[in-house]
Amino acid sequence: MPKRVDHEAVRQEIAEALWRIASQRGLDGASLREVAHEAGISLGRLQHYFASKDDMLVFASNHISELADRQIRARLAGAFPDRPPTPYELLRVCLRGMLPLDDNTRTGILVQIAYFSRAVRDARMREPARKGIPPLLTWFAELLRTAVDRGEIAADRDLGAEAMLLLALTDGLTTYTLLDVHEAERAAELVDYHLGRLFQGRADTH
Amino acid sequence: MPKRVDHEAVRQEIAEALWRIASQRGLDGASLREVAHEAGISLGRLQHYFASKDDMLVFASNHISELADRQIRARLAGAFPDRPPTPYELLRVCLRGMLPLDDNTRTGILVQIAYFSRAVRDARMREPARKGIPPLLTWFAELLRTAVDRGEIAADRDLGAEAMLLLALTDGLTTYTLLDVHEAERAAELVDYHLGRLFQGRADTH
DNA sequence: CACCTTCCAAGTCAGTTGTATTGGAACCTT
DNA sequence: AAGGTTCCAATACAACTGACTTGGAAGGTG
Repeated sequence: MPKRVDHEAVRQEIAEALWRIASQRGLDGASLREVAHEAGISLGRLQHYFASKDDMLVFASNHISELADRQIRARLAGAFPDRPPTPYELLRVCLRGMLPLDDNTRTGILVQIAYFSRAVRDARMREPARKGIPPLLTWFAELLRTAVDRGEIAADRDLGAEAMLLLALTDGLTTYTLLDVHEAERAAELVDYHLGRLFQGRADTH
Repeated sequence: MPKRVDHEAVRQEIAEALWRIASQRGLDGASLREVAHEAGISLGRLQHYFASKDDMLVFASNHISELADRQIRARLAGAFPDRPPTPYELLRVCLRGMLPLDDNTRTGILVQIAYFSRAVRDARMREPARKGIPPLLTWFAELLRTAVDRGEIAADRDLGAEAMLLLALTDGLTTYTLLDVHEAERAAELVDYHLGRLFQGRADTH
């Protein structure tokens, strides 16, 4: 077999070129030629690695989800080098990681929004979200359960509801941050405010 | 002067045709020809009323904002025919009106998302949101202030923060509703849960 | 009635799009 | 070294886009 090329590596580079363009012009504004040019390759090469534009979009979606996931995990691992983190700390770092506080995350969110605006109209593109969110919610709820056991959260809270509220709240604040209604730092403050209310036993910990 | 045609009426009809298409195919998927066909007119007629596609998009954006605003006000007025509503009731009806609980509202939200996904990349399209949200937040905060005075909300709450949280929360829940993570009714329940927590003095009122 | 402005349908145009085709270079295997 | 497969650049193509031009119908006004 001739000419060995790392398919996956090329596809990832193309996906990242798409990423850069989609964050500025949206998914519809990203033509194959433009993505190829941004990736520094010819249209022919790009087409050799993706049979259709849809193929490229789907692959890039998965690739970007993986990157975001890896980034959050790295952040979580790096934030607590020695001391094991409390549920409060874990949640706070995780939620902050979803806010557009730095340029990298901000760009990633813009791409997610480009996919989101297509997913609300296309059931096929909704699948990744539909499958990925429940585990996250379960993890949130488990953290909250631990916090209740530690006496940091009132026992009468509905943890499944609180988990969903945390997620929705953070996303909503991101929305209004990107619309320039308030600064990203303000969104972070509001998440802290909400978390402080939830963790009444340690409301003094910011 | 010859041939009087109600310009505004024609423009509104075109805007509503755009609305129908954009909710299914997005703003980029709505070509002038398709909008004209949906409106039951020729491309030439459409172009007579809008100098450019951008013109049409901007007009439709304003028109749709007005419609949504009017619908919320009508709902508020109709929900309490005789008895003057409490702050809790007002907030609840208003927030419920922002959730995709019926097909009409759902379609409207899909159009808003189409505009939103463009606004996050185009500062010019951010202006309407940037200007429109603060008054809404102020109104929310005023309602909350009244509720505090009535002893329905704890005095140590940050009302500005709570107002923003309510808005962000509702938007975030709408997001996950449209992604099929949960049902619209579940989103409504979660809003009620949050409101019930906020209005501790009357947590029994659903 | 004659006139003139508004209105609008049809067609044209240059540009861009995703996809398909072609031809040959690169390179591993036998 | 021969052969066959992978790789990829160039080109072509049909479809569609937004914008523009043209010609004439509609219908008040003088």
